[in-house]
Amino acid sequence: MAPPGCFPGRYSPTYRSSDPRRCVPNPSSRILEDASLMCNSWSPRHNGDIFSGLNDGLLSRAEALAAVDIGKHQSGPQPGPPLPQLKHDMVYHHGVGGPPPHNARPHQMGHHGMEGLDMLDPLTSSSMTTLAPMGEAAPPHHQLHGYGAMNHVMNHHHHTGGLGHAPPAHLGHPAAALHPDTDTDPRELEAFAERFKQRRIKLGVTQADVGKALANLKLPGVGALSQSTICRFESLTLSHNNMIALKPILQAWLEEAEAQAKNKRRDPDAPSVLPAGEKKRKRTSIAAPEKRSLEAYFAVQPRPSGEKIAAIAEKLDLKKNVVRVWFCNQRQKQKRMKFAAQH
DNA sequence: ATGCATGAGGG
DNA sequence: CCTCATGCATA
Repeated sequence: MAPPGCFPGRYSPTYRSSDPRRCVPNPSSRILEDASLMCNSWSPRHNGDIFSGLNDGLLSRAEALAAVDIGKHQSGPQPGPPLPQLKHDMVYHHGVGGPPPHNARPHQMGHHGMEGLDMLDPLTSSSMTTLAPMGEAAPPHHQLHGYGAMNHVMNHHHHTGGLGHAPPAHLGHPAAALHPDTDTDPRELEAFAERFKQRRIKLGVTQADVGKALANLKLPGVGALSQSTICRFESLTLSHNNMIALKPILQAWLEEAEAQAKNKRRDPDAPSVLPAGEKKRKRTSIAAPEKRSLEAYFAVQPRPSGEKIAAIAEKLDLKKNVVRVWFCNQRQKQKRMKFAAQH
């Protein structure tokens, strides 16, 4: 059972469903107040604002001042909401102009001679019967992707730009023509992601299906993945390293799936046993005004100290941890791919 | 498709 | 506490 590569259990039901977190931070009163003070009466949906551009800068400064201010007293000017709800998602311009961090992928999966396709062989479609979207016999539990462990290992390559960076740490296989440069090339990844999605759809498989099916590809250390991850892979909203690590796996699945599709090897079977209801994790929803403030702070100080975070949290009426996590997630976004990479 | 969250691993 | 890979919940 335990997939060979099963790693240290990575699941611990630590949900606090009764957490105060579930409540949406204070709604309006305060916010309106702030907005008024800021003399900004923008309209969320009506953002054809010509002001956004310059206000943006002002806002940042205002917030910067406020940030300093909160250390003393908390009665300073508040978040001005000039910025349109821009997709702050990846508007960053990662200065990756030069040295693409070609980190090695984990040896565990490095054996994927995939492109060389020297692995899809004997039992192509015999042993694995659930690559295609079909009823799941019985999902063990929650998926354990004993895959993360290795990612961490590989991530410590320090993809700092421009230093006399080390050589492509891929294992030198006898005749295995591994092409680190090709594998790590953002262009290639982008192209693959596109192809992958296209073909996946052609197979009539959903992102979630792919995620689950991955577990059926008994690749060492490779478990199931969520719809989220598959989606992010397709949309390139993963870190460069993550993309590189996942590519071989998804490619393996794709080839397998297509092979099986050819053989029409499927059985009309059982309805999946939907897992019993578990604890529901609640998501905090940070209101737009607060979010704008956070973004403004982030613009001037992406990595506020613990105290700073606490201050910001108090000012915005959010829990410190929520703010901390928000900053963490924000930093992660900046590191994601998409068009961010050198282009 | 994405926002907020968890947890491993490293300081 | 951070970074990263990932996931649940949700818009």
